[in-house]
Amino acid sequence: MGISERKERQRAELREQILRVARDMVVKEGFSALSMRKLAEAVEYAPATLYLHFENREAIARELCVRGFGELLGALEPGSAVAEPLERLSVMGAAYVRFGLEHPETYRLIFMEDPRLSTELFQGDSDGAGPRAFGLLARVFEDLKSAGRLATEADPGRLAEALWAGLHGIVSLKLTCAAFQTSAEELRKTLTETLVHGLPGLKPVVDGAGKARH
Amino acid sequence: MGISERKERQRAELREQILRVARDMVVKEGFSALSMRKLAEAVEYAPATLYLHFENREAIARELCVRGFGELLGALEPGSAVAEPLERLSVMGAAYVRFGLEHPETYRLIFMEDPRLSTELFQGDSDGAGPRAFGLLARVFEDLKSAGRLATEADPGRLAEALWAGLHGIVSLKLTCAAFQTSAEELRKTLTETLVHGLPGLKPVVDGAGKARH
DNA sequence: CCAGTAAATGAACGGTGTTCATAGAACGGT
DNA sequence: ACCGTTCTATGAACACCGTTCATTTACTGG
Repeated sequence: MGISERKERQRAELREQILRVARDMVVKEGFSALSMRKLAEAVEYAPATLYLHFENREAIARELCVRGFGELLGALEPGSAVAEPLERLSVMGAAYVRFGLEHPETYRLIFMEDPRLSTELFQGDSDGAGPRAFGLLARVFEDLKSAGRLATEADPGRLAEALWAGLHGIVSLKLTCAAFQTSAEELRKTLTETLVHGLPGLKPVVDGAGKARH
Repeated sequence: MGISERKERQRAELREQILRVARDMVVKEGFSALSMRKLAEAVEYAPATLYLHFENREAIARELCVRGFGELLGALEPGSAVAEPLERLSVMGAAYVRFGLEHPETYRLIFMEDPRLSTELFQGDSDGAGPRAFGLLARVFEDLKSAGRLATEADPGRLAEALWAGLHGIVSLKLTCAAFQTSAEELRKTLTETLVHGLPGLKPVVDGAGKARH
């Protein structure tokens, strides 16, 4: 009975084609420019046909979001193989920022459009791309700690969240605010190096110069 | 000739009323729920009347954006009076994060909706709310440096941008992604303390344990 | 060849931002 | 007191949008 198989394959193919074209539109003109009617015309079907394959516009967005995050995870994975944790932190951070800048509309869709989409990605414990990606970052600090190179009271999970927030801040600020001067890569370097080693050459408050408080 | 003055005053009042109602709608239901038609109905005028006071919907958004950023600046200013730079960094950082969480839709409008709006805010040298707010943060590092407490090669502007990015990352991540566990305030503390002092108890790589690379 | 099923669609509903010719009100000058 | 001008306000329209549903079309198994 190869016929129903073929039908199902064709159905899946059309779904895939819709997603492909939708992705192109989002990448080129942003998510807000993704219109069901234009999308339908681009795939040469009537608008109503799209609803045979997706519940609504948001369902398409969700799918694109999930796939985009998969790509982000894929961009992080190579760096996770670096043995030395601090170097790994640097490599993965650079990969994260690069991904965000190279796929601005995808990144926007993942993290800056609909809170529901972003939140869903991080649901589920350890399975799911969200927790996995987060785990890769957290591992950096876990490894440091288990090697006895971090204070025992240090919380790897919290440090990882702070790091992610910092990287996300760099990307999202660069995507929305062209006025900041420092390049994203320089910003990333400054942020991670300072996070690791603290402010360069910092001295505690000198008594007499400025009101001492501590 | 008090008549034309009164007319102008009434005109300004209506403009103000429109903005007030628009702000309410944005705060309650988000920027995307701000509809010109609903707005017109709320102020009891025909939709076309709005266009006598604003060029278009985006102009209203821009005005709300500018005023919102003014409030953010206002939230930062008290902390800028703290004398000790490191304490100032902490106080202002906390104020920034608090503002973002307490005015989520305003913050979204300022930094996460339209890049044009966000970018405009930071135009102009030193005048303009954007550069002024940034200056407040940069001052922290300038003061540290001029007190001889920072390495001479440290770049206050770059450090300030990295700090802003970090704070913005915390806020925007909290606004879009409910899945992260650490509270914003804890995250802010972790980030700033680590930025200042580096990873807690960090030891350089121990030879033999893990492949050393440098 | 026919019945039945799945795919595809045209037309419609209610919504959006925006424009423009028209109507109305209020004012300054005569 | 009247007229002409100027500013305000609007109704109606245009071109879109997401979504739904009854209807038609295409095709397959019996």
